[in-house]
Amino acid sequence: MARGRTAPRLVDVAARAGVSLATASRALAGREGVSTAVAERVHEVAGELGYVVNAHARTLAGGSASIVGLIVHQIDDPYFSEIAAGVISVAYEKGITVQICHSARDPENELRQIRSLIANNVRAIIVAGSGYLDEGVETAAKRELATFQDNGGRVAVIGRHALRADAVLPDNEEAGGALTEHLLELGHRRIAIASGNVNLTTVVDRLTGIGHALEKAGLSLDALPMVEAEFTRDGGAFAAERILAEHPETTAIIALNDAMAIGVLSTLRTHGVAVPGDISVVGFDDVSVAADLAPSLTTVRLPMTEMGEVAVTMALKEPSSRPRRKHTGHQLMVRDSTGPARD
Amino acid sequence: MARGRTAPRLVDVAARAGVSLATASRALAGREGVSTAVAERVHEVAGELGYVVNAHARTLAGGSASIVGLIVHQIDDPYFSEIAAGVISVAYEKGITVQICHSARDPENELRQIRSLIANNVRAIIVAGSGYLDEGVETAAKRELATFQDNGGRVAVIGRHALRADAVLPDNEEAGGALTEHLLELGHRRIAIASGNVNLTTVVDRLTGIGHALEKAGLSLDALPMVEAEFTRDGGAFAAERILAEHPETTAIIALNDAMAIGVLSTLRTHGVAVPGDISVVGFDDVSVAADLAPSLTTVRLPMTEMGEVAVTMALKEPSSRPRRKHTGHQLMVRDSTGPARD
DNA sequence: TTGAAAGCGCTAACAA
DNA sequence: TTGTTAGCGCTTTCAA
Repeated sequence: MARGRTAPRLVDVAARAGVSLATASRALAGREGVSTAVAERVHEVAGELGYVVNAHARTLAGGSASIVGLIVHQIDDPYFSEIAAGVISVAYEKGITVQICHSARDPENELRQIRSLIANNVRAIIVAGSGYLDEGVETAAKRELATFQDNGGRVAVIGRHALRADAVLPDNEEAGGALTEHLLELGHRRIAIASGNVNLTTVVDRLTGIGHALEKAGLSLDALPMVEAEFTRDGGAFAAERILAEHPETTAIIALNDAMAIGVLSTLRTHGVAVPGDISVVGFDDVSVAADLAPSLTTVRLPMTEMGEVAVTMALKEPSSRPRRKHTGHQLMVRDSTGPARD
Repeated sequence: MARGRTAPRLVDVAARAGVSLATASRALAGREGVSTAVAERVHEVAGELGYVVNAHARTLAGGSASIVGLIVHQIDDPYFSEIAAGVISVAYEKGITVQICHSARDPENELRQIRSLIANNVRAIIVAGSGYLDEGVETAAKRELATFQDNGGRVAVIGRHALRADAVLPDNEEAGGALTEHLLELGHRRIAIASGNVNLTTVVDRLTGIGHALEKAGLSLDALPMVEAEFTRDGGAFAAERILAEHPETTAIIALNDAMAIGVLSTLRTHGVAVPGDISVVGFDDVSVAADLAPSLTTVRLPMTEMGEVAVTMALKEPSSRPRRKHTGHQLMVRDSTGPARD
C-alpha cells in the first residue's frame, strides 16, 4: 500500500537521465566515479521527478538506515520537546528521519521501544531522559543497547547514564552551585528543596552541586528540608504544600526543574505567599515559558535544543575509540522570582 | 548496520523448524493457513533464536511499514507536543512507531517531508498543523497526499484542510464565540485582537466565531482593531505593543492562541498595565501552562492530546467510503485574566 | 567513467 | 496445509 505504481523509483530517474541504475545510484549518493556532467543531470532529473530514495530498499541493500530513534520520557514536557526540536532539525538537514518514543518513565516500556528501534535497524538511538542511579532499573535496556552497539549501531545519551556511549552532559552540578550561590548571596539560609525522584542522576547531580555550594558557606544539604515528589508541575505543587505546612520559616525554595518550579509558584500564589517577598523560588532548565511567568522565574538555562543537536551530531559521526563526552554550558538567569531573604 | 552478520533471519528459523520460508513467514505473521502445531513450532524456534523480523525487508516485500508520519509546525510548541503525545501513545499500543516531521510553517519543507514519508511507505500520515486558506500554498503537498491515498495510504488531518481525508475538527468557531460572549458579558466593547496569519484556517475560523458573537451583540468584527503577527509568543508580544500604542482605549485583548496570549501578558506586564484591572486577556487552546500563569489565563480548552489520539485512530482504521469528520469539544476556562471592563 | 547483474530478507502469488 | 519462486527498490561487486 502507500504507493502504487506511482512514486518515482531510481529506475525511473535513471531511464529519464539516460544512465544506468548503478550510475544513478552513485550520483545521488554523491559517491566517486561519476562525471560531473552526468551527476548533475541525474540530480536535475531526480528533482523534476520529486524522487526520494526508498529507505527500506536502501537499508536492505546494505546502505545504512536513515532513521534515528529518540527516546524521551514525555514529549509534551518542554524540556524534552525542546531537545526533540534540536534533534529533528539536525536530522532533517542530513536527510534522516526521527522516530520518537515515549518511555513515560517506565523501564519496561522503554525496553520495548528500544527493541523495536533495533529491530527496525535504525542508525542510531538517542536516549534523552535522565539516567537512573539504581542500575538495576534498566539493565535489560542497557544490554540491548550494548549489543546494538557491538553490531555497529550508534548510541548517544543526554545525561549521566551507566552506558558506554557518547554523551551530552548537562552542567547539572555547576547549575546547582550557581543557583545556590545566588540564593546565599541574597541572604537566604532557610532553604527548602522540591526534589524529583532521587533515583534520577539528574536529580542527584543537581543536589550535589547545591550541597557543595552550601558547604562552602558552612551549611549542609542534609540540614535542609527536602520533599521528594514527581519531577513534574504537580510534583512541585505537592512539594510546596508540604514545605509550607511543615517548614513555614522557609525563605527560598529550590525546585529541581522548571516544571516543579511552576507548580511551586502556583501553590504559593494560592496560599497568598508573596514571591519573592516572602519566599524566593528558583528552578532549573529555563524552559521557554520561564521568562513569561509572573513573577518571571530565576533559573539556570541549559541549552536543550543545542543538547539535542549535539547528541544527534555525535550519534551520526563515526564512532570514536572511546565515548565522546560533551559538557553543555549553563547560564544563571536571574529574574523576578528571587530577592533578598526576609528576616 | 545496527546488526552484524549474526542476526537470525527468517530462513534460519525456517530451516531449524524444518519448514519452508513461506510457512515460517505465515506462522510468524499470524496469517491463515498454517496448522497450529507447525505455527507453534515456528514461534518456539523464533524465540530460541531471538529472531526479530527485519522491518525493511518486510516493508519492501509489500507490507506497508508500521510507521505513521506526524507533521507538525513546531514540535516545541505545546499545542503540537500535546497532540504528539496523544498520537504516540495510541500508536505505541498498536505496535506502530511515529516519525515526527517539523514543517516549520514552510510549505517547501513540508512538501519534502511528505515526500520522504511516502517514499518510505509509511502506513499513514497525520497533518497536525492548520490548513491554509490560500490553497496555492500547499497545492503540491495536497497532490502528493491525494496520490498517496489513491495508492492505499491513509491520511488524517487536524484542522480544516482542503483535503479529502479523515479530519479532526477543533471547535474553533464555537470557541471564538464562547470567549467573545464571556468578554461581552463582562461589559467589554473596546476589544482588540492579536491575530496570527489570516491565511491559516484556524485563525479564520476563530475570527468567524468571534464575529458572529459580536454581531449578536450588535457589534462588528471589522470595527475592532486587529494586529496580525506571527502565531507565536513573540507575535503576541508584538501585537500587544501595537495595540497599546495605537488603541489605548482597549479594555480586552483576544489573542488567537495561548502562545500569543502569553506574549500579550508579558508585554502588558512590562508596560505596567494591570490584568484584568486595565485590560482583560484571553487565549485559545488551554496549553498546560495557561492555568499557571499569573494571572492565570482565561482561555478555551481544546483537547489536544485527545485530538492526536483520535487522528491516529482514524488513520489506522479501514478507510470509510467518505472521509470521517470528528468534531472536538471545547470548554471555556474562566480564570483570572478576565474581569469587568473598566469604564 | 559506466553498465550488468547479483543479492539484501521478506511477502505473496501460484503450485502442489 | 505447505512449498516454490518471483519480485519489492536499492547498493555493490565485477566487467567493460
